[in-house]
Amino acid sequence: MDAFFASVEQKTNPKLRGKPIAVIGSGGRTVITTRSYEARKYGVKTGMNIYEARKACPHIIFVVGNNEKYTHTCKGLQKIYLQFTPDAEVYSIDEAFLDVTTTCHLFGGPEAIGNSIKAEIKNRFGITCTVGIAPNILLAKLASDIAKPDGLKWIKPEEIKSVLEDLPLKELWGIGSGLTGKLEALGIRTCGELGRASVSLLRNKFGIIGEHLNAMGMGLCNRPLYVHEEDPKSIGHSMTFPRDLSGRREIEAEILKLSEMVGRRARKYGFIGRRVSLTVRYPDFETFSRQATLYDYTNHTHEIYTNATSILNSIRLKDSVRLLGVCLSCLIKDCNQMLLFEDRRKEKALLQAMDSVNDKYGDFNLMWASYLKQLTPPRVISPAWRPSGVKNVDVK
DNA sequence: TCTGGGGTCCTAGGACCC
DNA sequence: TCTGGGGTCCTAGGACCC
Repeated sequence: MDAFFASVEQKTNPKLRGKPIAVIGSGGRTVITTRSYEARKYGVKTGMNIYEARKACPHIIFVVGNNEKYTHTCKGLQKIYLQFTPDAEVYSIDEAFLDVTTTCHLFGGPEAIGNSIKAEIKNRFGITCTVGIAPNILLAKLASDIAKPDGLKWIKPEEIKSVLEDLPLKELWGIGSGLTGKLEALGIRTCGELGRASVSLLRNKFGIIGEHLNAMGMGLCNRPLYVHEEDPKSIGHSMTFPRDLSGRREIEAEILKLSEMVGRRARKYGFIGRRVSLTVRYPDFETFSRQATLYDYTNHTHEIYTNATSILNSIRLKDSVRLLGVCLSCLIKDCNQMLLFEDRRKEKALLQAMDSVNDKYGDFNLMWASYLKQLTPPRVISPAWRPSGVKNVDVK
C-alpha cells in the first residue's frame, strides 16, 4: 500500500485529502508512523517526533491512528490476494508477497494480475498501492519501491543488470545504514559494485552475510514465501511511559503489566518459553537489556514477572526510567507438561479463569491488586502487525 | 521541544563438558 | 617446560525489517 495509514485516514475523512498529514500514536511521546505523500514533500519522515515534523512542515495535520481501521482493511486485502494465488505471504500490515508462477496464465499474465489487484483495492478501499513484479522477492520489492506511489513495475530477467548497476546500496531490502557505511568504507557504493566485489573479502568482513550481500548485488534471492504462519521465536511488549518513572513500586507495577501482556499472549496461542528479558531505557536514551534463562518453561504471568524483577534487582538503576520492556523467548509449543505438578495445575486453572474473564470483559479487568494504580500508556500500532496467529498483537 | 513498538538473525566471548 | 580440539549453552549487543 502507498502511505497506508495516511491513505486510509484521507479516504475516510475527505477534509484530509490533498493535505500533508501524519499518523501518530496518542500521548506526547509519540512518533510519526506514516505520512501522506503531501507531507513527504516537506521532508517529514517516519520516526520523527511531532516537533521535528512540525518544524519541517508547519501546517502538517496530525491524526491519531485508528488501529481497527487498518487491521480491518488488511484482512480485506488478504482476501483480494487469495483470489489470484493461494501462495500469498502477508508480510506486514501493508505489504504482501504473491507467488503467481503457477496461476498467472489463468489471469492473462503477471501484469494483468497486478492491474486487477490495484483496481480492486482502489474500488473496495479507495486507496492506492504499488505492484512490483520480478523473478524473486528482493527484486519485486525493489520494483515496487521504484514505482511508488500508485505504480506497477516489472523487472524482467534481462533488465536486472541495468537496474542494479548504479543503484545505491541502501535501496536494497536488507542493506540499512550500518551496512551501507561499512561497504562504502570498502569502496563499494552501488549494487553493481557489490555484485562484482570479492566474495572472500566480503566473507572476511561480514561473515555469513558477506556471501549473501554479494548475491544481493547481483539481484539473487532464494528466500521462499512463508505462506503459513511460522512459530514465533519470541513474544515481547515494551512501553515508553507518558512521563519517566522513578519509584521502585511504580516500575515494578509496570513490569507486572508487561508480564501479563506477554504471558497472556503466550497462553492464548499455546507457547511456553524459558528465557525472560528485561529492557530498560533511561531518559538520556541509554538502552540495554538483560536476560535470564529459566530451569523450566513457563507462560505464567507471575513467573515472568518474578524473573523480570529479579533482573531489575541485579541492575544499579539510574534515577528514572523512560521505557521498560519484557520479552519471553526460547519458545516451544505448550504440550501440557506443566500439568505434571499439582501447584502448577492450580496456577494454570487460575490463569485460565482470569484470561476468560478478561476475554469477556476486556483486558486488565481482573488483575493483581499490586497493579491497580498504573499509568495508562499510549498505544501505537506496530506496522509489523499480522492478520492472524500470535503476531496478531492485540490492538484494541 | 525531544526521539514508538513489534520482531528476526548474527556475532563474539566466556563457562563448561568430554 | 609450557598448556589440544571438539562441542554446547549462555549473555550482550548490534544489524536489519515494517
